[in-house]
Amino acid sequence: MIRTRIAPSPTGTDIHIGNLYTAYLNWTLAKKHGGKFIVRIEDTDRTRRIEGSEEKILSTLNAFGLTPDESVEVGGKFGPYRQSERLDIYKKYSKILLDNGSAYLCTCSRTRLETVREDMKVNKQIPKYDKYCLSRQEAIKKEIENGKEHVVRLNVPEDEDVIFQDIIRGEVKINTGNLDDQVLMKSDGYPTYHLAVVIDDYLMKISHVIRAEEWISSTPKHILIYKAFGWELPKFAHVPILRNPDKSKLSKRKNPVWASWYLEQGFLPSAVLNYLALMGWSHPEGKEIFDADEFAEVFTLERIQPVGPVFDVKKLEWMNGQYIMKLEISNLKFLISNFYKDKNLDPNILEKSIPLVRERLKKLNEYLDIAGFLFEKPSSYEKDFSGEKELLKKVADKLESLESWKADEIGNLMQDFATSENIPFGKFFMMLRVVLSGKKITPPLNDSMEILGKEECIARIKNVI
RNA sequence: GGCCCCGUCGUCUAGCGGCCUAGGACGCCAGGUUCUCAUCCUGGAGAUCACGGGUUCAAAUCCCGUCGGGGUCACCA
Repeated sequence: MIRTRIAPSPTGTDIHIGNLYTAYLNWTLAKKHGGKFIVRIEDTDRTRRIEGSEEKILSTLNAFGLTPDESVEVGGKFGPYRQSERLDIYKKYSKILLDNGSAYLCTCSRTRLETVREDMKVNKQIPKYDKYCLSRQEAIKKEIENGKEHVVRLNVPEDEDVIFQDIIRGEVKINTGNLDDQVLMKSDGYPTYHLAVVIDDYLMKISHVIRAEEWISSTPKHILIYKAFGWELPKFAHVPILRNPDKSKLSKRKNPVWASWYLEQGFLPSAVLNYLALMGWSHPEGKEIFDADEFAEVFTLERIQPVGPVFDVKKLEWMNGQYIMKLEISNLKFLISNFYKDKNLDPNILEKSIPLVRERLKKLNEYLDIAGFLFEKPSSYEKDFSGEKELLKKVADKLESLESWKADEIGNLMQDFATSENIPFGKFFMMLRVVLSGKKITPPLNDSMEILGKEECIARIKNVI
């Protein structure tokens, strides 16, 4: 049984797009093999916790369709799925580590830790804890009985190679000499990430740990913990970190990173996911547009490349445009009216406008810019036609005479008119376009005029003469 | 700085020793269709496969080194 998971921590305003990426991979692998996808909230850092973050992360995940099989919301038999509710479990397991000598108590003050590290840096050594407390465990127990604050540390062996197989990168080897005696239990009684992931991944029977590359260097610590418990290792796959254009780790300073931002811009969830699938991975047949079902069919972790792909919003926009073009009219209408729900767009006009805007939209938020003139009169004009008033009067009269208000008929009438007035089509229609819409760039004029209606068109012309 | 990961057009990538005078996509440029824009079609520029050594009849593909980029070194995840 394949069981995958993502473990977001509620310390940001929303789920990070990079986490959405790993979520999609985890979700897809589980789906591909009929397994389970779990969302576990890693809220062990009480100081960085942000109110409402957990709810937002969960709702965004749902908005993208990456619904978990087990989570704080839907439950499951391996719960609780919030680490802050599993404190007893961590306490119990850290005791085991303490008892078998894999971990030890430490009462060093933060200032001492700092000075120790500073000294080591000065001596060009790797800054890490000096195991001072390891040799005085009995004394420490007394200190603790008297109420002294303490932590539990992992007793990392001095010089030992930790080797693990990464599905994407192959064998990775790190010597324990580079590892610090990681704190496992904090003085506030909460576990650190390193202890909690191992215990939870084990207890929740996670088969594949698929997470970002930034975790690769702490994986040996986790392996040491697995070994200390005598537990079997899950499979590891460290996926690429999404990058800013300058190649650094994708960050909010340089890029929009909250997943819901993309939704707010009018990107479609399916398009975003499709784009994400192409980060470090490519379809065996070279296809670029494919949905989640197809992705699940052909996806393999082995095909992921260990590179750091730059997140390119331009290509995402192109892809989003492709998805919008393929949408049914009714679907696109629904999406747009939902996107602009506070504007209460006239559903009739909206529906008629869809065929005109469908191949012009890259994002939903461009709709009003393109078709807004269909709903309200122009408030300004991108062109001056103070010298064309006589001409416009004739245009209004012509239109007045038209009985069948259809795009084709309107087009023919206007072409004939322009011809009889000896005005090049380009010039004439540009003038009419701006008069009616205020803009130089619009969807096809005749169709727009049909939607606007005879009265409205004439009124708009008269408005400028 | 130590350790770890990585290095093919600006970007996403194909490529797993000969099919590569390196293919596709986005973007860019030019042309065509068109009353604007967009779509669509055609063409183009763009990568001495980071560099230097090997191995081999043959290397983008294997090995080593150099350089470059990234990640990580917390009682944060």
